[in-house]
Amino acid sequence: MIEKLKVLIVDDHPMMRLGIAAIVNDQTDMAVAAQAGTGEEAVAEYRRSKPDVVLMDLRLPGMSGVEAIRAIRREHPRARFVVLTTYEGDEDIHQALEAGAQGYLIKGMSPDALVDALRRVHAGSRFLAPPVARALAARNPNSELSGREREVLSLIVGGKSNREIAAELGITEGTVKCHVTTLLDRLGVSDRTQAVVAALQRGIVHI
Amino acid sequence: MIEKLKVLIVDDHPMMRLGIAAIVNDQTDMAVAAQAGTGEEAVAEYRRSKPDVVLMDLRLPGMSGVEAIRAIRREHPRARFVVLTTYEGDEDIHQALEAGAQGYLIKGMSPDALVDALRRVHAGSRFLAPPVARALAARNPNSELSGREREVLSLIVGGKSNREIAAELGITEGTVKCHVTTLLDRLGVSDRTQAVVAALQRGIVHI
DNA sequence: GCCGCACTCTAACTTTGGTCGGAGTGCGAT
DNA sequence: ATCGCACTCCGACCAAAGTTAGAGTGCGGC
Repeated sequence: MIEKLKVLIVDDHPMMRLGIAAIVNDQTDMAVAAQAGTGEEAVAEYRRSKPDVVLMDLRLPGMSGVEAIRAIRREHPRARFVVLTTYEGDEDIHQALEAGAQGYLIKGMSPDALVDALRRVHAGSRFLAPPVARALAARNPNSELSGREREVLSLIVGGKSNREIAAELGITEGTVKCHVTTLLDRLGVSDRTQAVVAALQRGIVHI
Repeated sequence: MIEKLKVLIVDDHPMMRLGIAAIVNDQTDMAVAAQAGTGEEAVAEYRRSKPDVVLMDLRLPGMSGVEAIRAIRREHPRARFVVLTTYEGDEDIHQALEAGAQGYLIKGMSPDALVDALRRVHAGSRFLAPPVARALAARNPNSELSGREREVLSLIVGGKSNREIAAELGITEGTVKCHVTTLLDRLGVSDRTQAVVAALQRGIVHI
């Protein structure tokens, strides 16, 4: 018997883990090494079970999936990750690939696509689901927000006025307005209400 | 052998359906009668398989889960539904119960809670997951939006200005402002940016 | 019939949001 | 060392958003 590809499943939904585990264990060439419901558990289970590929959800209680990928990679630079999530905002995708994911799938794809991605990523190639590749290609790199702009944006999503944002950041309201103007420009929208929707859709901030 | 409780699973994620099916078929007293990935399929499969309980996701491509519940209930008034979804906004919950669901669960609960809910709902009682019951209890009934206010709110979420909303609805900008003011009041927020976030969190509008 | 409610409108008002142009600092890369 | 960029500030300005206080219509329920 050849050595099976060992998979670590990270997802906070027990039922989803069950479905994924059924698919993986159904393959002759792979097996579930362990499961985790949080990022912290994922780090611990990686250490313990040393899987060949990690199947990672992004939205987890506590530590996010991206943070978990970074944490595991710090310890194990050769770790391989396939992201499996419902979110397909270009920022989510960009963050995950930046953190070190080699594959990115959308929940709702066929089981075949899942096992295909696991095999390819284990073999060393990248695998992006077609809608994911499209979202990434459509992304405009010079529309990237600076750190301060991100900060202001997330306060806007939090419902703060420019004055409140200024107080919170310890800068003047004029400067906040300045950041808001450039941030609107970069997002390609014309007011803060549209900025909120764009930020949520693209995965720049989460609620 | 006693007759098994027949379950129709409606969810657009094949992997989630697999996990749920594994749980249901693992019980001695229930079995999966059929599966569906859209609301339309759900209606057709209900007719064909006449299940005892329908396990229904809310967010489906095309017809929504709530619409599917309504459609099935029109034909089969005694049909029973357990909603299984990731969304726990009070408006989502209210809509589903209004449409005729007897149970409401959050994805991420334990398999035990799922089968428990299926049995209870089949037996004729209601079953709401604890966070769901809380969200529903916290709901303020006199904060319900009128039809027009909903319409204005969803245009706000669409990023329209008051002037654009006025043009789209064929009313004056002054009237739009009037609706906005009462709508902000009912949502308990102080500007349209917060209204967008509140509307999305509560499930009043979807993006 | 009367009441309440959703919906519409007016008009003047205050506050907030967003633009424009200009300007200074400090950091990191070429 | 020079350039670009992120970040900060100023002030004046215009446009939008939101408030307040009215008032009229029409529908459905008690």
